Amino acid sequence: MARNDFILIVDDDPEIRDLLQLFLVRHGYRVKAVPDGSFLESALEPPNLPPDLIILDLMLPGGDGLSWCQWLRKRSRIPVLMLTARGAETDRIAGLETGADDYLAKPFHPEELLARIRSVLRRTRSFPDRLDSESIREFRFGDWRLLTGSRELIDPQNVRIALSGAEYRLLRIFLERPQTVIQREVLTEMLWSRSPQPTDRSVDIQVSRLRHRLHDDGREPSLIRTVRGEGYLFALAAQPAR
Amino acid sequence: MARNDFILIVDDDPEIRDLLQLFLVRHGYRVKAVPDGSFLESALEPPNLPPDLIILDLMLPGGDGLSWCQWLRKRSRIPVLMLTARGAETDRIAGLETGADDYLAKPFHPEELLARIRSVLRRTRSFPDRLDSESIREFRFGDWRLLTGSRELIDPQNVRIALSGAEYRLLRIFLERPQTVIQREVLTEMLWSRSPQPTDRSVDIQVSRLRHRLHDDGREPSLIRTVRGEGYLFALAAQPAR
DNA sequence: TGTCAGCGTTACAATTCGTTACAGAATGCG
DNA sequence: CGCATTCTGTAACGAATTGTAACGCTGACA
Repeated sequence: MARNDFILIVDDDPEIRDLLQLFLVRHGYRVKAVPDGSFLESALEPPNLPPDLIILDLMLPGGDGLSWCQWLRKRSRIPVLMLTARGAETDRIAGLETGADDYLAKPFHPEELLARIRSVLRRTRSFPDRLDSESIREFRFGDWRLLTGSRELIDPQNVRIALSGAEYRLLRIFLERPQTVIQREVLTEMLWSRSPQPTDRSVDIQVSRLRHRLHDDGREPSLIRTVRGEGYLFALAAQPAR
Repeated sequence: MARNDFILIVDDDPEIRDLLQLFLVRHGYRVKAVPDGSFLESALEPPNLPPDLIILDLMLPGGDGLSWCQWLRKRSRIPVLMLTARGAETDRIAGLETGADDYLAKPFHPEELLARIRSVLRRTRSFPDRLDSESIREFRFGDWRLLTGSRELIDPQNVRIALSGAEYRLLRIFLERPQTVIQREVLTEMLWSRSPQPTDRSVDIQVSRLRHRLHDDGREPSLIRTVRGEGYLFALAAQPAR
């Protein structure tokens, strides 16, 4: 497991929810467990971070699992692992036909669930999907350009500037949300897939390092402005190009 | 079912073989059924047409199913649906870990098998470029060319450069996924069909060796960029030619 | 105006990665 | 079959990036 993959569990059975959450957290995943599908709608919208995998019980109240899977498939490529009742073959068939990536019949052995999660995530990772934002070739802001394919920054004098991994990701976040305050907690989640501790200064450091790359001065910033008590704001407009 | 997909069944039980063949032919598939894996070696070589899906019994004589699956995964992207014994959870987990695309426990309902076949093929079809990649004659990137038939690299001065097996496979992975970060774990999986140990440096070594072939400098790379903590990125666009 | 929380920066330690050398395995050739 | 060459994995050293700690500055509030 490369990073803290974020797994969303949708199951109306609180016992299953708690057991799964405990088990998966112990194996290093970030987990959110909800009793029904209504959370799914907001889960796919900014500023929420989309899950890496959704575990969806087919027998939600009102038989909703299947329709939520259909709903998901129309909007997202997030892999879905569906939980079914033992022996419910027609359910499994219907789930597979609606686009679930895998299924597992309750009751199941936790180790098998883990292997299936890994298998689905591995498959998804072998063929990274080009979401809309991934097909953006370049961002322009002021006289700067960020080439997304090669992860290179071009300064106003056409000099190539190498960015580190974290610097690139942070700049990318800003360019995708220009002229919008992004809260420090959200930046921490997006950069490091973890919630910040109260005294966490990691974001400040990375902002400082990115400012240095962009020849911006933190005391009198032109590009990256601090909103005290909230977060940071990228001041320029950014134009994506394909 | 869009086309006459060709399915290869490998099962030592003649009754299962005959039943599956009859059932799948009736649903429009082209089917070949064999009792053991020795047919697999010639199945992947010209002039034989590679199957679209392989149904592989895990309990072949001598417990061969698993090793055949491993063998396949090193050589081919052909999806594998593995048949296991009911209740054999450790078998299923092992199958998934060796790269099987799905499994089904005997005895099974034929309709479920059909749904799984469709699901696996649908998934595979989501990435048609990947399947067609075997017919690509050449990749061009910058002023370089990679000839896939002879596995030769041609540099910008038209000099032929020989690549080792691992170097070729690594470069091939990059050319099939240009301008996309490929995680270190995924590279290890794809190159060696195993999960990396925490201190595994094999990928780094092979990347370093490939950089050397491409006259790229790991400290100031032009072609293969490191994304620290994640993986590697091939920075140039790549054009396949047939 | 004074205080203090929040933030910018810098230095240093820890971690990750690039490269090289060497040994063993694999392959090719006479 | 023996030998030479190539390939690959392991270990080790050094460079670059990132995380942590600390100091000083700034802004908000009483």
